[in-house]
Amino acid sequence: MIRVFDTQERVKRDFVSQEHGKVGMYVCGPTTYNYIHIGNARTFISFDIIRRYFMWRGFKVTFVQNITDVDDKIIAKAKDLGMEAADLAREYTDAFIADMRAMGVLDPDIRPRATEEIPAMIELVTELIEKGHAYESEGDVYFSVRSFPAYGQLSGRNIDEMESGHRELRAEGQGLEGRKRDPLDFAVWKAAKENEPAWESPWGFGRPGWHIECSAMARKYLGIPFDIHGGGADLVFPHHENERAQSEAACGHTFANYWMHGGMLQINAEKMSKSLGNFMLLRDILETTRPEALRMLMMQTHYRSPLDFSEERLSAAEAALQRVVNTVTNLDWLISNAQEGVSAFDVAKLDRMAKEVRNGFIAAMDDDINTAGALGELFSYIGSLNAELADKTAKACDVGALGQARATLIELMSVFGISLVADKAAVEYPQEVLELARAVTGYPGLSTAQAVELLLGCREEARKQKDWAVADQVRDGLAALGLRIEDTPQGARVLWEA
RNA sequence: GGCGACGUCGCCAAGUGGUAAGGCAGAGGCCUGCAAAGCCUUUACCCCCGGUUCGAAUCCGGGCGUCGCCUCCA
Repeated sequence: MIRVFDTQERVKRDFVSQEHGKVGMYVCGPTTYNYIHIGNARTFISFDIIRRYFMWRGFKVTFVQNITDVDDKIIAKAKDLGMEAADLAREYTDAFIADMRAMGVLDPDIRPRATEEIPAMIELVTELIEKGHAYESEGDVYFSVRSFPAYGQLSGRNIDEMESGHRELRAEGQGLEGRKRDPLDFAVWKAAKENEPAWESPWGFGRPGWHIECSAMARKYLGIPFDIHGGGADLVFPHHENERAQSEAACGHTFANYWMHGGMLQINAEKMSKSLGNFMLLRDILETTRPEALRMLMMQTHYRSPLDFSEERLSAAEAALQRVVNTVTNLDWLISNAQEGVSAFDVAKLDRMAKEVRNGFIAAMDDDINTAGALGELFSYIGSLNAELADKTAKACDVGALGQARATLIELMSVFGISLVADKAAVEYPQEVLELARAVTGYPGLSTAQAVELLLGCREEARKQKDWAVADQVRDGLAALGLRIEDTPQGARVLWEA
């Protein structure tokens, strides 16, 4: 049984899906006015893993993520750059999708864009007005917060205390309050200003408020109630509170059964913000970092906890990832060099270990997607696996047992969205190995792979002759190209340096 | 001011009643021509003070400290 922390109840609850064997998830997507930063990425990666876990546990998941492609910030930035808001939004939407794919985040099943869902929003606003939960005022439409008694439940806020806070704001001369009947009310539809994207509506030309967008898209594509509504913790208030209020006021029953929120990411113990100058874009980090390493970093902290990002942690995660990769590589090697005979390894023990790691992994993940705990199980397994496989020079082994170990690692890591079998088939080495091969052996080789073979053969011969100068020339030459040599009982091989 | 979270080995981090997973880094050893990879060994008064309990990192109270949200924010 999967348990999940529900923001609204503030407690872990057993997950019971609306429809047996199926999960409907809605995770708020980005407002596309810039490239996404690493904090955005954390949230999307967290929910990618949550989604993958549900899938792995046998649920048919319908994952919906919107694109907010009409918004004040988009309009303002487009104005600054002298371009059309729609063009700007499209550019950054494309970039967002590319970034997500680069991170190995699965595409949503449905990715609605706010600008293409205006009719559903108008319909919802109309319903709210009809039911007395919203009112039109000078072309704007506002949601009447006081008409929804449960307002504040999700974020744990008291309406009356909030109101006093708003009075202070009003004293400072904040605008717009004049059109609202109550300062708590928020816009669900905004009257168009000059040169802004606008759609025709019963209240004149205008555009939807941010909160209503998600309400309408979630309802349209998942129906309500649906299972899980997710997003970053900073969306709890006001975005999700408002979304819930609108949706439940309109339909009269629960909107989302579970609310899940991901913790915020900080950089060097500081909130990421443009003013602090520590704004890190995902695509900049991916220039120098493997996406798998970034995921490993994310996995090491529970999704609800704050996560402090730093170069140190990134390189630690990179090293941890490499340990997993090395283990699989070693297994590959053993398997491909296996010979007939009585296995040198304790097959029953290997089998038991594989079952144990699987159980431990599930127990941790079932407990509110405890990736850090699950990862601990995985590394414990790797440790005992390596210990079992160590110092066995015998070539005879049970390919089935080793294959099971390999498959287990690959399968469990794939739940984290980390693929360990990427480009194994097509091994490509840098062109420079041809030069190196010519320098050392006199022949460049017909391909980079052949050049590497030549170099390893030459090195082997040199080692027999105890000609360390040549042996080291090969090793250091390859190292300079980002390749490293590993000696094993079965011979040498070349691997890409991490 | 209001709401909330957190404080576990040098760094990161799981563990929420039975005496401390795991990763990174460090040290020593094995293996090794040197490396690499791997293995073994090794480092915790769980922020402080009280309380409940046979027993608490884990529950309760107080204190100290860090952080987030309360305005657009993933």
